[in-house]
Amino acid sequence: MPELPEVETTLRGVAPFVCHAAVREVIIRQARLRREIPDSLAEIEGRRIIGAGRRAKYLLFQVSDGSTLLIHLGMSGSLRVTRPDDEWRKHDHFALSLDNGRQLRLHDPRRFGLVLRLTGPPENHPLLCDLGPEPLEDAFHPEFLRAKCARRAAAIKTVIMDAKTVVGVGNIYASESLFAARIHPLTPANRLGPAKLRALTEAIRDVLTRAIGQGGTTLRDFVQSDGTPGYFAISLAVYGRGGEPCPRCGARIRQSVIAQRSSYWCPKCQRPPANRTTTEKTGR
DNA sequence: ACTGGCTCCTGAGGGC
DNA sequence: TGCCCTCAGGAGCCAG
Repeated sequence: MPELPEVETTLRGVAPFVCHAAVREVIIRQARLRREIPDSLAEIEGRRIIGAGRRAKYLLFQVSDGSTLLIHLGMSGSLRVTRPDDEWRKHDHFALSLDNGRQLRLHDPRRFGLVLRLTGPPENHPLLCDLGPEPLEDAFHPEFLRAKCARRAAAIKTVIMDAKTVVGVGNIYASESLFAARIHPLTPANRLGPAKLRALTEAIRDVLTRAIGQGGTTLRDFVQSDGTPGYFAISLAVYGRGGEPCPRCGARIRQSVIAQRSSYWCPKCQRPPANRTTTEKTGR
């Protein structure tokens, strides 16, 4: 499931093949993703891709007509660069044929992905205009996180996964970051002191930086754009490891569901907040 | 202003 | 072997 490092890895993988190429054909094989792929996408045929970037988990391809092609990978999406005559796989829903003999294909079994064409400035689009800072940029710092947490009683895990707080922290790296910072995921955000918030800020940066460096986590659905898997999964300290020993202290890692998402933490390194009962259970 | 719950979808994996 | 059931999860949306 693509998180920020996977999206960044995808961007780096596909950018060299699509930048400066002209779009020969827009191919929509299954338009029904999270939203319908708009017909207006055909308008980029004949235009050139002049840049590729990312905001949060949204991939943004600048088109020479001034519009922007937005692609979100959702839960299970991946982009690959192929040849036009390569066999179509099941769930290859969308593709751009380029004038350099390549094809950019979106594969998305669960169809939580998104393909849109933005005609205005991307940063003004409703999907993007309320987003928090990028976790690896200077705008994300301990004081900023403190301000965001000050009036929020929700569990810190929920707060850091909220894109209005900071973008790109998905379920996996939320658990990993909280483990690194020794914070229990259910701690109310407004009960964290400056030292903990500093540790958390650093942990989020560190975990994401390491993940990007290692090419993104491979779980079921992610494949790097050249077809080779990423390797970060072996570095996950707690995620998916319910019942296994904590790599730091050896205690059994716990698992529970927080805000509909499975969460993993060490009961010894990450002390639960007082006056809160959790429905934790020992994972498999 | 917050908060938590629901929803979209398919494939993997467990149980029998 | 094969069927059925449950679960996983990003993030927009909505109700309380």
